[in-house]
Amino acid sequence: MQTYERQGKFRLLQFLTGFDDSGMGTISKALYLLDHFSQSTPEIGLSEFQRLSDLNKATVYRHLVELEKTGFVEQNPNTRKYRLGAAILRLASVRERTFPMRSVVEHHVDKLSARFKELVHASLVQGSFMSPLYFKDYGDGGTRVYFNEAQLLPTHATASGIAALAFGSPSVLKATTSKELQRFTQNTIVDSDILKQRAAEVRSIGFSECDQCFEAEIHSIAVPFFSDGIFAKGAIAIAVPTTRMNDDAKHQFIRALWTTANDITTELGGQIPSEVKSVWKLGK
Amino acid sequence: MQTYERQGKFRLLQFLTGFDDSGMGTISKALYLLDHFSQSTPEIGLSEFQRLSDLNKATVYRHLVELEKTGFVEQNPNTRKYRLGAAILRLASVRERTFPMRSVVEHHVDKLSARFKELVHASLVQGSFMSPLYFKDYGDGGTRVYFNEAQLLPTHATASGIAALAFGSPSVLKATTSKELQRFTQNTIVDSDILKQRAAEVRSIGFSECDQCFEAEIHSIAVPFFSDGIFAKGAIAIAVPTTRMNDDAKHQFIRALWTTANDITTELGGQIPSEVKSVWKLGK
DNA sequence: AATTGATGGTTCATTAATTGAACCGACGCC
DNA sequence: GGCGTCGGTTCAATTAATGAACCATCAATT
Repeated sequence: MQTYERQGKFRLLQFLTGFDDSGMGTISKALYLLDHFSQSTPEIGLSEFQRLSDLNKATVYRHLVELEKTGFVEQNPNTRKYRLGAAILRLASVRERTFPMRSVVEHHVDKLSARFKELVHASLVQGSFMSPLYFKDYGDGGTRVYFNEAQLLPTHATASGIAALAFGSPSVLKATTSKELQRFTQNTIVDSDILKQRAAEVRSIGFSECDQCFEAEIHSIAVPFFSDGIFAKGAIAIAVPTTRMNDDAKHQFIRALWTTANDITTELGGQIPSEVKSVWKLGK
Repeated sequence: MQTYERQGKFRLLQFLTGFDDSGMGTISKALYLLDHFSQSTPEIGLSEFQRLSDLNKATVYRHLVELEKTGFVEQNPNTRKYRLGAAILRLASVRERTFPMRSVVEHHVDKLSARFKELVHASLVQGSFMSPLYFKDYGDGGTRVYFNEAQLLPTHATASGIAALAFGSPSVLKATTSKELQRFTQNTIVDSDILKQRAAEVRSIGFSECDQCFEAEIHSIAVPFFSDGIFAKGAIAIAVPTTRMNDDAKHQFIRALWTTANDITTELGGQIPSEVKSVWKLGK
């Protein structure tokens, strides 16, 4: 999967908000700081943070101090760089104990990945992005799809995202189309009307497909899952190198994803909306 | 372990800050909202939140909206109550992938718990609290110590906390003594001078001990571990019913904790400060 | 059916907060 | 010694957070 870090010079904040920094309170700005941390950037110094975020240095500093007070970041005592803090671990543990999703999804993702020997990932809807929840990268020695769990996936440019647009709350579509759609590849849908049309189409066929619309050489298929409410909570996807995608594989992927999403939904205590269920060919 | 929810009517915010809401920015206030979630309170409605936090309802609402935008909380579509959001899971995954602590500590805690058949827990320093990282509750059918992973442990009233006061950064001691020390039991140290004295004592003997200073009937022994820097990053503790604590058990606990804390520190890429190491009787 | 008291959410003038340019001392590097 | 960069700080200007009051809605009670 393409990561934003490779997108060249642009501001993560602006990207996340679609250049719409109006209506962004202090809290959001501070919390978006945390999104700059990733596998490849686990520690960030003050000046570096300022450059990345395009905020005033004093502002960044004060935000970091507040985040540190609350344990969301901590400072490396040697380098004085900042990193994600321990409070996050505690909260994640509470969330997972009270609303287990990662542990539910884990088993199914592992199973699918083992069966097809391909990358499988599950993500949750979060604004106009998909927030990775769990993935399994089945390394069989050949080419494999790289997935960065730290990075948010744009809803308009990934199979998972478009599944969320099609089956999720209308607010997801609204949030996505209210900002400029960034182009990642030739196939990225950047026109909001075409995107809406595509979402409707996906809704009618029951699955989402994206051939190299986020990253070249990657072909993804995704299906939504539900928990409470009638709108998709997240999506589960299989991503394969384009060369390994063909009609036969595709149909197997779709059927497997349908039954898996159904199982996950059930385990999450949810139900597949009847309009969706009638499209999915379940069972067998 | 005693949980704050059982402390009767008092404001978590005030407790956390020691009634010192000066110097609390918007960000901190919003993030402290998240601390109200726990095992027993996984979902909180707006009005309930207002009552718990003692903030203006409009303020709480706006904060929740911002937290929702950033994915730190999400709303139950049916009940409209708020719960912890998915962003936390993603960030926790990044933190744990880049700075694995929970997974490092897990193994050692499990081992100790299995050996002694008692509750063992590891926590990280966070301001004037210890943030639970992992625990293992060895249920052998008899009495067992209950531990709530969601709740922050006050530094002045727990074995882990006092270990952090003794071996951690001076800022921990400062943060702790700068507010009123809440009494939990007869044995809770509520005088900051006695607390400082006790911390010095703990430093000289190399371990921290607390007999029913947080909750009745519970006797805990804790030892700090280190990673980067010369100050304790966290502590590992064994908590047993008072009836099962005696001199022999105690010495076994201490020796085991010392070697375990040493192992954890090494695995975290840290070093036990030499003054501490000279006190600990390591190896065999 | 009207009343009461919850709830979640909204409004707008007041006010207290955040903000940003400039500044500081420390460190490393020619 | 001069230069660039680092983390951190200052203070006046102003922007953004705040809180009392208000709405709409729902459920139980009278």
